[in-house]
Amino acid sequence: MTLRLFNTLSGQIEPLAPADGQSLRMYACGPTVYDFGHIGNFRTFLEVDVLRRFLLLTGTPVRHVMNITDVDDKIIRNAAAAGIPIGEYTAKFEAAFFEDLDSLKVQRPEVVPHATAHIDQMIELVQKLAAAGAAYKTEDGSWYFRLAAFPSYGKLSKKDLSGMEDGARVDVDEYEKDSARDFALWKAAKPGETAWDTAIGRGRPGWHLECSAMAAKYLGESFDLHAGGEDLMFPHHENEIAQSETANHKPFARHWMHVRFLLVEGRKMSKSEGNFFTLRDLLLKGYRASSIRLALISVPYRHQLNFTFDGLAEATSAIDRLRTFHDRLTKTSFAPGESPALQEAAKKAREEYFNALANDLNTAEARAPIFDLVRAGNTAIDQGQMLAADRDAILAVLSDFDAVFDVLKDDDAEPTRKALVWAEEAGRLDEVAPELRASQSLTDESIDALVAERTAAKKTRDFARADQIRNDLAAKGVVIEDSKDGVRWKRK
RNA sequence: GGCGCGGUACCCAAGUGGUAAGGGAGAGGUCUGCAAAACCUUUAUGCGCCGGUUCGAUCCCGGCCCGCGCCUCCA
Repeated sequence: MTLRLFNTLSGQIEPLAPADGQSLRMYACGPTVYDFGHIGNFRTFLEVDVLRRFLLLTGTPVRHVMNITDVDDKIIRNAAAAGIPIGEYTAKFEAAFFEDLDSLKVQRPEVVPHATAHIDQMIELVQKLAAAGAAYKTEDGSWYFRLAAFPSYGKLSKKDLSGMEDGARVDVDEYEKDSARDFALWKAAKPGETAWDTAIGRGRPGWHLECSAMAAKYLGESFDLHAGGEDLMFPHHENEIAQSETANHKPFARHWMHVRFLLVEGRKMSKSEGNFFTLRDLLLKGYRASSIRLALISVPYRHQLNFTFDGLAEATSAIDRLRTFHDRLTKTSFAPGESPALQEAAKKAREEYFNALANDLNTAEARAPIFDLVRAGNTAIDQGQMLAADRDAILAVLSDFDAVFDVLKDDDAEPTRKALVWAEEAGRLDEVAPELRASQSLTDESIDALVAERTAAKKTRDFARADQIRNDLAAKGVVIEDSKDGVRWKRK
């Protein structure tokens, strides 16, 4: 099955397959590690994760490279303000970033290169561009890319720069540029700033340079797919193309994927709007990592997603439905054999699921057949018609579903626990939701004991005591369910 | 101004030239000591508005209204 994915470059949905027939080489722009990641950042990383997982599920190995931008203006400024070296400053936020990715179950790329570890490659690239007459040095020691050297500039974002007048918006710091649109390759060091002594002078890399250099090193000068948030299309990706194609004389990435920004409660997320959330903020409010994951990937990546607390609650309910069904399948014993109707239902669900994802990663459409199958399965179990082979067929479909969505396994406690540890260290325990605090105060053992006491009370028909225990636990976020096979409980 | 996206039931959200997936929420019912879970029934004669093309449009075309994104370092 070949994935058909929208290609920003062509403006069309096109098959995405490895050029070398082996593995798909993809580069996804990673974070600038100057702060904790917010849910907008994570939507992009999650959508790339969906892509990655679907490729793997359909048998295409991937070589996925994601950079860590560990030097830029904000990092230099913030590290200086904190009075620590930039490496120390970025290490903290990089660790937090990966902890957050783990919480959201975003798979690690094969290669995670750091900008500061590839200064040499970037210098070589600048030299190559200079030799080609596409880069020039200004009086202060900075290097710029000469846009005039790359006539097809703008082909990705469909911008026609020919009508743009030079000099209209010249930055005062950059008065030496030949053209206002020329962008920085290398920035000369200002006194006291972090800098590298190199063959092209003392300074630090411009933002765009690192991606061109590292993509070439780890994927080759020409590769299959480049991905990132929609804001990166221009100028970042446009500049990467200009640098790389001018230096290497071959097409850079063949396919480009851009993830749309999300809205939060109907508005663009911003600190001043009060709708700016990091992953940690949400975990401390008591939302599960799995709910956040599902909420962020349930709307297809090219559509604007309106992230809301209602949406998180909905995702939680949807996940509970799936998990309850999955538990039922694995914990109930079924007679040997198979029934044609269920086999057919499983086959159909599987086909529709794969087709939906193959169609430009339509995650919303992909969910539908899975829930259809859940209902069919529940009905069959209720009516005693499910047989062992039916269960196996349905579990196989759920497994394919989870290979991409990854929300079935209930291991939400760990991300929440880690967030609480962090909140304590950061002195932010006052932000923890009361119900979460109460739930965390109960150990599994103490819950088991109370559940056992309630079961005993029920046996003696002391329903008042039984209900009291159930209500007390409910108040602390623990839900009890009785069934023929015993009592189940779960944390809300 | 340039480029682009969207307006589908109470909410979220797919989708198709032939009459509207799925999830959540609500209501009624079955089951249950009561709940929960699960299942059944139920909630858009209509898919922003107005025209047009068509045997037929939510889906195609035109206009309008509304919301949103990007336009030099925000994923």
